Amino acid sequence: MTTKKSAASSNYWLVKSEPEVFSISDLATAAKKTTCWDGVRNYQARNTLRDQMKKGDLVFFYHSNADPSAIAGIAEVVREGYPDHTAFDKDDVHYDPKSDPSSPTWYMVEIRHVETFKQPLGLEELRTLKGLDDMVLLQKGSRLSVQPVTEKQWNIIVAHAKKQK
DNA sequence: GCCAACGTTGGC
DNA sequence: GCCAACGTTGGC
Repeated sequence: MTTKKSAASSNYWLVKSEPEVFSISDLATAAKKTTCWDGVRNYQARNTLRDQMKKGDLVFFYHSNADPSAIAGIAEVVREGYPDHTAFDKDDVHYDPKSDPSSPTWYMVEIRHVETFKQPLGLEELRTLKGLDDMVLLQKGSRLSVQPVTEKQWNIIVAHAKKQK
């Protein structure tokens, strides 16, 4: 990583979910429109969840492996990083025997639904927008499931989403 | 500490 | 369903 500052980093993020598994409408209809973002098993994404995402931060909700893959809307962080207890549950698909409850390996946050875009912004469409060349999502081979979005990128995308209303 | 093998992600 | 790209594991 080559970021200069460490303190006030991005207040915008993007999380991926396969809509077959959990979609933005699932979030919108969940109790309190809130869910814990469990099951992330990648260290870089873990660090973001544990250390960087703050209450009130806004998050793009991205549908991966979808038709089309797209940014589907916006959510908000309502609870900051805390241990992902699904790692301790033998019966959970995300069980990880190497995560010790006294020193958890994996973390999660809670997010709440804010808005579902009228028109999801597909990958192809995102690639046509100016100013998004550096966006992590659009980098070749990028698989990071929790990633930062710059304020500039955020504003470009939100402005484009509003135009479609 | 290298690196081949393996498993997963995710666009297409 | 295919497969490229990536992360992790484990033998040495």
